[in-house]
Amino acid sequence: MFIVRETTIIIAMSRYDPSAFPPFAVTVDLVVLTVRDHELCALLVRRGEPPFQGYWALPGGFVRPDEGLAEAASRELAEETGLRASAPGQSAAGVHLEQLATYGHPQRDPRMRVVSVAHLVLAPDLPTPRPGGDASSARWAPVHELLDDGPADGVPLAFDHGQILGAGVERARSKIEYSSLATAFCPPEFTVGELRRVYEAVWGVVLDPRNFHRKVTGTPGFLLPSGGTTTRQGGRPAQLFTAGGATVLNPPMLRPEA
Amino acid sequence: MFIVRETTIIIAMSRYDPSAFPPFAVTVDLVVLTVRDHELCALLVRRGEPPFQGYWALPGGFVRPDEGLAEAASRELAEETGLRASAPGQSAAGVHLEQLATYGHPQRDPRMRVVSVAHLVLAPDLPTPRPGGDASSARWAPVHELLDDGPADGVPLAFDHGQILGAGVERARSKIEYSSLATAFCPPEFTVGELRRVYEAVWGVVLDPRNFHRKVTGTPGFLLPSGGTTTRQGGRPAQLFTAGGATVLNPPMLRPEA
DNA sequence: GTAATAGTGTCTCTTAGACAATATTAG
DNA sequence: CTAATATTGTCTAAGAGACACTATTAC
Repeated sequence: MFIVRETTIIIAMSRYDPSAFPPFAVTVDLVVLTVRDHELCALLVRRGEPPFQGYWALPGGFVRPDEGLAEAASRELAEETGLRASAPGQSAAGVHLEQLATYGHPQRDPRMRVVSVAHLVLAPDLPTPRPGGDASSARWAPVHELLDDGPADGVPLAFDHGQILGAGVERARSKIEYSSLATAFCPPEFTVGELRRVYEAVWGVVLDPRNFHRKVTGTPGFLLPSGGTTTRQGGRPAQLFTAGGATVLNPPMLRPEA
Repeated sequence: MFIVRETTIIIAMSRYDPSAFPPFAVTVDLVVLTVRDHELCALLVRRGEPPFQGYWALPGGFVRPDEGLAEAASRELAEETGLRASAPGQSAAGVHLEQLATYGHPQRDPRMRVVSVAHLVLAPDLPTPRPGGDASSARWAPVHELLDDGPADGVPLAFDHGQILGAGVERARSKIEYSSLATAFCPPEFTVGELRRVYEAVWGVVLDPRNFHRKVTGTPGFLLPSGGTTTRQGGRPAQLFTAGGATVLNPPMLRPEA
């Protein structure tokens, strides 16, 4: 798939004549987060071409002339992972996608002026990603190796993707405080303990199981009992829940200080 | 100032070759909010040319090839209002500017593909704006006339600016809950009562003066006593404060439900 | 039995919300 | 004096944090 047209345009800076405008490329970059083995992980792809050839980067790509920003993000997500995300707000056991922020420093791409609209995706634990598109490989990387300690392998992410990842992680960490978004990291049916382990992994803390249970089951609309039980975590059978309709939690979950 | 070049480019959709890309225009739009006469107001400019000629719109303009997004927003703000905003996080009696969200629906501008990076500006009460640039006039409009009741004059804002304004107002309303950002609406020195009236105007509620006083003076780093007093609000002289260094409030100010 | 996880209950302390009372100015 | 705003204090109820205890499974 390679469409090529040739055209001549006038480049100008009149402020209100968009038929004459400076040329920008617009891309979407994806911060795709999940929880695996009690760790918050981000999806990375390895770049197959310069610049930053061989570096790990966030998945992403160019916005097409006829598609919206969320649409482009959703398409790139499907191309890279096979995930299907419905754009705004869905979290009920599905994939959550929201716009994060836009990065447009003039020199962020050494080749030309690229403005990238970063998106945040929260997904349940997935099989190891299939490499898609022109990324030579893909992996889930624990975010603490990419942020807190600096890059563990000594190589930072390509472009300003380290900064973008940091913003995405911080958004996820703060948003699960006052929304039911943590359920987006869970399978369709999950236990209170599994949800607690999501909070523990995202925040990097240990929570009291009894207070957590009291809190989440006492917040109206957060959890809906599905009727079933499971022992997949061992121990006494636990009730299964699905995500309730509530989106905002009031009062919020409190993130411990230390 | 009118730079015109002519060039020939290849438009293609190869995902990783930005020397071949679809053409986008990138703009910044500004949601400039202030509090006047106990009301939350937004800065609007009247469009002098089609499309939406004669409609009210948010101030904004094209991003120049050599400037960043916040830089462009800051420049447009200065051009439209004479305000000087230091980009991220400043709130101490100055103008606060932060990125809001990016709007890129393919048909949001009837002329061509325009991606707009909206920014939010919070400013103290200002004199009536001087019309700047090519806007034929400018005004402060109470946001409740533009949002809650629908456009009071029967004419919606140009483009998708009504939606952008709504997002900016909601951001401001939620952000003063858990940050000290409400001080950005105040002059350099202000009283507890003046700060309370900011909260009341932004949230559209009435707050108990005694509980509010206890809350804000008891939150470390929110307010710094400046030593002086004033009677400009009438009644007993009130202590003057400046914004403290704290940016996040924990626990937050609670917005009343009803 | 032990080990593991799930779930309930109890106590204390902080804090929001309601509201009484006093303080200090302008007029 | 009255009217207005500022400021301090008091009571109550909701909720978070600490933690004892019981329940139900796998082994």
